[in-house]
Amino acid sequence: MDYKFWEIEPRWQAYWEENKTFKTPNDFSKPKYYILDMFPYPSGAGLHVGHPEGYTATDILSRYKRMKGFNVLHPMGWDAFGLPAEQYAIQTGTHPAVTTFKNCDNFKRQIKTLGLSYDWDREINTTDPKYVKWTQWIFTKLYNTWFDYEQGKGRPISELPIPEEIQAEGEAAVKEYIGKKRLAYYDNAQVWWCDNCKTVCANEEVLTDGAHEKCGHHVIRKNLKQWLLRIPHYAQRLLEGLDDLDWPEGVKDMQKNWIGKSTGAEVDFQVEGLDQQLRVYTTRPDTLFGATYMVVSPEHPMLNELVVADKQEEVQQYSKAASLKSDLDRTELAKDKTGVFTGRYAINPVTGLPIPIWVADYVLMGYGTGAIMAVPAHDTRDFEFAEKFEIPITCILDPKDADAEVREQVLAGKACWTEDGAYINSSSEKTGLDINGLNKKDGIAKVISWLEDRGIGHATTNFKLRDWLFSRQRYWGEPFPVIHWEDGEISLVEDDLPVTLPDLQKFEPGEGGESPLANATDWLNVVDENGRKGRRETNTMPQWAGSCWYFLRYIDPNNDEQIFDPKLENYWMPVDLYIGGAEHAVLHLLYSRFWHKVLFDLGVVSTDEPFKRLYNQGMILAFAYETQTGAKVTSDLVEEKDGKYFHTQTGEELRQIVAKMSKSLKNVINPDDVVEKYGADSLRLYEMFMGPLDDTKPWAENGVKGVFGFLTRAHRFFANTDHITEGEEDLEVLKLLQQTIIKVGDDIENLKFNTGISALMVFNNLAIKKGKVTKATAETFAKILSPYAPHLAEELWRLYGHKESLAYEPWPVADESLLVEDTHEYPVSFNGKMRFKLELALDLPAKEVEQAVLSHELAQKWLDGKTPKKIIYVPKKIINVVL
RNA sequence: GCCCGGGUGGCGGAAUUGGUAGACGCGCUGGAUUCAAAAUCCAGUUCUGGCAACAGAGUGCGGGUUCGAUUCCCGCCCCGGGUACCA
Repeated sequence: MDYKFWEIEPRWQAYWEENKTFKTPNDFSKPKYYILDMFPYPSGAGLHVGHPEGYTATDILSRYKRMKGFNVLHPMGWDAFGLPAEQYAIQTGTHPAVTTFKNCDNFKRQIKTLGLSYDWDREINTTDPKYVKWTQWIFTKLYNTWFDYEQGKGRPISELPIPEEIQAEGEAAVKEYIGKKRLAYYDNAQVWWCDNCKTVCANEEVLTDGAHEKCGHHVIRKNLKQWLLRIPHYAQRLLEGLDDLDWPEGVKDMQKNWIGKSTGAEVDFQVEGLDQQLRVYTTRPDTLFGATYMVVSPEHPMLNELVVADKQEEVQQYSKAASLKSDLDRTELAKDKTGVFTGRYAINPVTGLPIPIWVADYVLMGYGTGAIMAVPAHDTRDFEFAEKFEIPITCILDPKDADAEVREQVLAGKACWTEDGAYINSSSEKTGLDINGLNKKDGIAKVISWLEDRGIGHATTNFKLRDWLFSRQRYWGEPFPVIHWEDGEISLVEDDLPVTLPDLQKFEPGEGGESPLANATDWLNVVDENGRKGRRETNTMPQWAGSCWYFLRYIDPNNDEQIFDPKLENYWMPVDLYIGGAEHAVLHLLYSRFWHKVLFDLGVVSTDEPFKRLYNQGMILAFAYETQTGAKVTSDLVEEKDGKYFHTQTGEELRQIVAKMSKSLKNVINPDDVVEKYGADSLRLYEMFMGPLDDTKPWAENGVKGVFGFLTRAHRFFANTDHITEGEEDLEVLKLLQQTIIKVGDDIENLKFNTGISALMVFNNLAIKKGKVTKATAETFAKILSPYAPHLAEELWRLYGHKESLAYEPWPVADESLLVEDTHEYPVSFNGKMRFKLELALDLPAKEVEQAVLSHELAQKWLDGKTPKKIIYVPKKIINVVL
């Protein structure tokens, strides 16, 4: 009897589809479980083997949870806006919608051949106008929300209190004031522009060396009017929210670093000869005594005033040069610090002494106050700068616990010390402050309170997180529901959503950095009832927009009246498990959390955080081959002999390496081919058997053969009714079956699929060895196999006479009483080295255990006539004789 | 530089979190079947020595704690990911 997966699998896939086996009812009587995959961008290349890894994992858990009695929401959809379809349109004239439709269709076909239990009635597509409508609706909410720092939450803009002095200035001032509070705003921003492609590109499309990933040309900065979102207002909430999430620590750390909270103080320095203060931000106010100079960023608003007459030209030149450098170039040159003295001095508030003010591009305008106090003895950057420009370096923190040589260097100002120590040179009779002898923590506290008492500084917090650039000069994205009127007013389209994309013939962006939408004149120009002329926003939203909230739409995907029914949202949210690639650790997951928190504050959603548990699947790599000199050889030119690899043409022996799948190495694995050759169940099983879900691991065809062999043997045994008997089950089989039920279930809950499969294999091996099992055993095996290999399991279930799918059969409960043992086979060690095994009754008193061990015939050899010093006896674990 | 992961047979990986290191699978070796091969089945397979029983070594390296360490602690080396003048 052959394992005809090519007949079995399509048959069951058709059955599930016809019977809507996996349609998810909104049945509130059952406990819910929401299992989400990161939905794919449907590229023209189709599925690669990385996709089914996460999808199979969630599918196994979904099937398992259904059998455990949960109402499982397990949907799939398409993140279908994006650049490739638009680039393709520019090249071929094919409308992105056409390409997108085709690609989604192909993805869906491929996914369906894997036997994944999605509820396809909930399928969504971010490009669907019915979906875009609600993406735009959320944008209008962002625009009409401000963040109330007192309450720590977002509130409707209508509730924003307007200070009297603003009101007094008139309507324009009020509008401006409100505009500065909105979570979405329109302003000048710098973007990356590729002059070769005539298009802007997203940050993530710019490689670290400043090249555009598509064409390799260097991108430049361009200043364009842009939409931005004030995500930093939620920085503290986004940071705190991480604490309660069951997420990989690495992802939480990355988000924490990205948010970048730091605490310190702002300090005002009196500028000599001007009636002005220069405000700096520092995390180390305790090192004020060591501040021997100051630096302002080249973009600092006070710079012009600060520069003395005969330094004007030099400084101007420097600032101009700095502004031409991109951030990237600035970091590139990080090793070599540059800067110019402004000729101006400020008074160090704790010493009362003047210190020079420099301008240097290692200080960024976008962080803190754009100005710093420089403490070269205790900050590596300041140290480098001071050494280069021969500025005094005053050590004020004695590294008393450091080794003598280092300490001497630091004290002499010849090395930089950033760790803790005891203050020296940190008192001033003139100002009355003295922190000598204190440690870092106490020093910071004392200086801050001293500054606060005098009104020249205060404790404060800073975040690295910046405003989110939320627009792209693109066609294939969500249009903004926004009209710019000729009088400068901006208004939202709120009543007539969605604003749909106009049909275009040409998709090239405009010369001046405008979106292709600027060419759609009919669509573009609008006139209001008073004859006022306006222009629609021509930017579109970035791809993140649709993916920020898609998990909410699955809950009620066809609702045209509301974004979703709140009753349903309340039942289904939050997402219980979210699986996807680690590449989204920061951006997608942070953006999503941000939107979700805004929606939560506005009462739209019922949970503060969207994703309770997150798990990242690892990347799947492939073997590749290279010659002894390191030249890569494409996989079609490699043959294997006796575990070694040779070039088919030159005969040269090759080295096997692990690399990313790539067209150039010809080592890309197409899931379609695997399904055709071994079947979907084998593909699923192998993807899970390769190793831990979150590991990076190489694809090996022999591994697929291995799991295929397992399914073939399982089929040969369990699908042959000659092997299925009536009556009592063999005790060994029965015991192992109970253990397997427990192991497989636990491993699914813990996402340890590789060892779960191993347990199924072990059981299969025993059953085959025994030659027969009872029908009850065979049915149980089919059930616990079913999350992994659902097609084969359904086939067996049907064979055993059942008419219905086993998808909702209760998960077997192990009879643990069968596993209770009254003896245990102890490994007996001498000095920690296992020497022999000894079966003993569990209730044997310790004394008798020792007796039994020492009187064992093999014990004499290891005792070697000595008397044991001690005998360690750990019941049910081990016996160790210490000599 | 900084922050996270991770180093276990020829290979992918197990090991109940301090208790028999190498489950399961691949590969390899031998055997059965076959005219032969593929497929399948059976046996073996960490390394070293030995026909064998068995003995010794062994989880990146060097120390330490412990009756006992892949697991805990200290100091290194290597690999992968993230981040980068954030004051």
